Amino acid sequence: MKASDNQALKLGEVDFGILNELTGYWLRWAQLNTYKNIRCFFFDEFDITPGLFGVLEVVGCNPGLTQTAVAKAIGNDRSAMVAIVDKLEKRGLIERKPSETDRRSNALFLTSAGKVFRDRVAGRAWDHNEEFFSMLTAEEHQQFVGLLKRVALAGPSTEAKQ
Amino acid sequence: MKASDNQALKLGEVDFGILNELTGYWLRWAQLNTYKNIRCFFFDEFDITPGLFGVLEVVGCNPGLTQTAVAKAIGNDRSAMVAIVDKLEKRGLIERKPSETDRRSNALFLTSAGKVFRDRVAGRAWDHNEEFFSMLTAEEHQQFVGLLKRVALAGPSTEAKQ
DNA sequence: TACAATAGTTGCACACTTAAACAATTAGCG
DNA sequence: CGCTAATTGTTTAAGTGTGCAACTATTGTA
Repeated sequence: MKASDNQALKLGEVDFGILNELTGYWLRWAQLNTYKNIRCFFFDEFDITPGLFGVLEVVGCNPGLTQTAVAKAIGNDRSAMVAIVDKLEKRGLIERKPSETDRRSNALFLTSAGKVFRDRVAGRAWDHNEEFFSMLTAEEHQQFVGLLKRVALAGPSTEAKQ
Repeated sequence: MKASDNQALKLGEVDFGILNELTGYWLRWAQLNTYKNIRCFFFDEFDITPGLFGVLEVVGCNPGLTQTAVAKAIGNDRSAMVAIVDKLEKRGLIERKPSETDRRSNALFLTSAGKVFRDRVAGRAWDHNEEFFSMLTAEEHQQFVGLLKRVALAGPSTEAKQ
């Protein structure tokens, strides 16, 4: 831990005090650094945001899901889904079909173009994932994901996801 | 709800596809889960945000730093510092003093109340950190922080910090 | 002395998040 | 059956955080 303290301190000669010892602080930096990179990757190569791709992937894997169901799955409000589905629909990647069993809800499906697009993005996303985390060995990377999953699913938010 | 259950899969039964295999996805969930908890902790016990405490800690460890220097250290725009320092100043925790060597810049210092507050928060923050990450063993926690630091400091953002 | 650069500040645009409200529709219960 | 409560998609508003362009005062430099 002291070796990494030196590493952190050399960044601008500013003392971060206890922040250096708070896991949440480093988790935030790691997420920020990673997300910035991923966002650029998605934008440059596919002109899409990670959030939009997430919806595309969930709908692709679960055809017929309602907007509210997708919102719950990815963890945001159903009102936010309106703009998201609008964007994806406007790009011809997704389709709102009136549900056959409930006239209040829309069943979501990928269009054929959406399926092609998703497959293309998914393949590159996986490659990019391996590329970006190449600062870790394969074993470390695997350890990292394992730890992240446990942190992500700990506490009261666990119920929200499963 | 029974009608929609036919088509809409229950939450636990949603297939997240390739998202489950993307490290950035799990990193985001881990950060969201952690941050939500930390934010509540800071708010409930001290009526402050993690971001404000970060500035308080950096200024406390580096008395006399200018607003721009703090902004660079914590990684956001210097225009954002105005509102942050305003809030901390309004609460009597921080002080803007005109720099003696450069009349353009403000030197930042903790007030005596600010020092007491920071010490109190810092102590509890460390305890809370250990509490929250108790889903990991001490060894795993240490591993986790080590990996996070490497991910946080990898790539072009490293240069951006110094 | 002139010109470029910097610090703090303000304002704006954009995205994201929350919450509230509303119409249409469905579910639950007497 | 009929009434009430709940749910779906949607819109709107408020709050938040971020990035960018200006503006002033001041400093550094040629």
